[in-house]
Amino acid sequence: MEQRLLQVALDTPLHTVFDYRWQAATENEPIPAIGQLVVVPFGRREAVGVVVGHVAQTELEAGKIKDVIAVRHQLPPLSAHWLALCGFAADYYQRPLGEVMLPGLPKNLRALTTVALDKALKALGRLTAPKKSKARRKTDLHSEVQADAPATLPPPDPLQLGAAPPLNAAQQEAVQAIAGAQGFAPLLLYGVTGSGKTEVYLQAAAAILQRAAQEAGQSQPGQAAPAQILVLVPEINLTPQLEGNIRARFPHLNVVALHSGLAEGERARNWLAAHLGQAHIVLGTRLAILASLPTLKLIVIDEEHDPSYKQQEGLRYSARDLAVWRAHQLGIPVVLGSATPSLETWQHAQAGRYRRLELRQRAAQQAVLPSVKVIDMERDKPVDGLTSTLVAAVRKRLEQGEQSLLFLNRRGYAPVLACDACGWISNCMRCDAFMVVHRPERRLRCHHCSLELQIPRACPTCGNVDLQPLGRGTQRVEEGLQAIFPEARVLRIDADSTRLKGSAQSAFDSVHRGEVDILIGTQMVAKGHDFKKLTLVGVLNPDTALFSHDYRASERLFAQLMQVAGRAGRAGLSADGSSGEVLIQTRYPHHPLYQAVMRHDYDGFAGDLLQERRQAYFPPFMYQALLRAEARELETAMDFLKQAAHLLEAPAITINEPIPMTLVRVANVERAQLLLECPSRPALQGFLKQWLALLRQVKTRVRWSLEVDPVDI
DNA sequence: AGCACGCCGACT
DNA sequence: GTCGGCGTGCTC
Repeated sequence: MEQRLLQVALDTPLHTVFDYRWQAATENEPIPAIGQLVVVPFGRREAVGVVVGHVAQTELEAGKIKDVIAVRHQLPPLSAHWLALCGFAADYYQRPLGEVMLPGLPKNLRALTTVALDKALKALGRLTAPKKSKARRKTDLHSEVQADAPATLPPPDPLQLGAAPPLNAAQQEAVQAIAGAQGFAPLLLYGVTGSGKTEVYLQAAAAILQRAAQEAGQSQPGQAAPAQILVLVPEINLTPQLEGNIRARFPHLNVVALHSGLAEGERARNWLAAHLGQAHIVLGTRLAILASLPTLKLIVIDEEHDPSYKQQEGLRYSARDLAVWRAHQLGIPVVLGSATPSLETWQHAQAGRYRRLELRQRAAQQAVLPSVKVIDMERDKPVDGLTSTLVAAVRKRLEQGEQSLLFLNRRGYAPVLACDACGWISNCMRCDAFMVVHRPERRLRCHHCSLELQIPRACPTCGNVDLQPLGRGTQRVEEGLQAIFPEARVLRIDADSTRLKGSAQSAFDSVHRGEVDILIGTQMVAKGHDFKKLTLVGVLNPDTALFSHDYRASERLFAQLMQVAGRAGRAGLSADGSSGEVLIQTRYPHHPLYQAVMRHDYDGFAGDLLQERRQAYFPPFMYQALLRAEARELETAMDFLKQAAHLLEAPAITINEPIPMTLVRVANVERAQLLLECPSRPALQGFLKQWLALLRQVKTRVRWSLEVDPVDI
């Protein structure tokens, strides 16, 4: 009998797959399929891997090859499409295949024992039946509908999706474009905040599910979803609200969430519900783009411009880019929704590669776009960070019983503590950064290395007891607001106030219930939330981003301001008959960025930025890769990068000079980077592959990593 | 990355 | 006398 070997992908940094022998226990036992999970011996331990190939021979000496220990037969193999997706991501981001495939699987599936997996599978047999109707449990949804429906007509609503709210003309057109798309269709759903993009997603999803159910006829086996829809949102905080909306709209569909906040058991169950084809709708954060979805028919990326779609450690992938690849490979539509699309997406749309669907009006009756004004801080000098104009506007909302949101993208009490007497400042001992004053916690905290100290009662160098917090963060503004409006209910929402699990959700809930008058927060509050009584948004200190060295800073600031502005007046007119109001405190009231925000002019602003990018040969007109290096001494890292820069030459590739990072030292490690540029993506890919092969041979103590399509340079 | 083996300092 | 520091070497 011919010896068959399995190629297995394992979670290790080694850029190879591993060969194992397969010994059938009985004569008929087939060789594990490609995509099957197996347990294998690896070094001195055991590991779970994915079978990615069958081979007859290997160059390895026979003595080295070990036997597969076990096969996870209870789990259907991962599909060829999923393997191809992981293969693409591994190649594109220059990472080993196993490092793409395995970390994405729930821990319970990767465990060496099968206990948790079997438990999750058992639970799914019961839990996936539609919840609200006990009579329908464990029964065949489709055959039941068949029994109810007239035999001659196709069932009008086999999935019982119910009636849809009415749409305006633009929304209808968008739904039809998505649901009626043939094959691969990248669609930019470009709509101002509050224009009803979510309703478009839901109705397009419903139409696709409906059609798939009808096409499948009534022969579909019990719980299998006729089609699956993947919806991605930027942040975990946004999943509960959307999940609630989807469940309420489609009580008979199986809707599951996939994000890192889930407990392991639930994560395993939800992942399996997707993999087994039971889940109709999967709602998740970026990691859900690597979920197994055997009948995927539509991908939605909400707020597609959001930087959270870029993973910033490990496999540094862009969930948005992988979504487009995945849709292309499956020949299905992918919807990229945003009021302020990324310049990459906008450029694709301008060039006609993506179809643009536009929603110009706010969907809610009477809701119009908020009026945006700037407050010149040179004329109206702020006290405690608040100008008199902004304070008056907040007071007016208080009197009208409406809510205000103040946005300040800086957490903590003050970004630095200083001694007036000797000039001491609260430098972090491990980083080139200040330690931030956290007053309620009575700590100094470094936001880069997590070092924490008690706030010193006296200056460590001169003993002066009068230490001054300089600048202000959300905690200090909260304090100031409470002093100005002692009777108001002020709530701060930032990463510090929501550290405990579930506390973010309860904070947002209390805003929704109207138990808060003034909300102060970081970008956490800017995204997605639909606060009905909120009619005023104040932006406290956005100017720093105007002069950043990062060429993407203005794109991000514009998106952020438009997004936070969109929180105002979503439900309708204010009590005094005015629309939502947005006030931006700035020293540069005439800056074109603010002027564009005031006009709600994304088109014009994006056009200008794209023009600049084209002239400066920046993305999206250039492709980039970044080699980062870190060592105890900056010089070591720089030397490594210089060596790397001379390993391989290619005419099309620009290899820039290595440069120290803006923040050189973090956690006692010094960092530098080397930027590679090329106008052709395939040429860059080809170069990287060869270059990294050489780079891996270099013997070095330097820790290094490569990022393809970097966003923070 | 794990997880070993391998040689040199402060402790039950 | 051992526990343990992290250098370096290997994983089908």
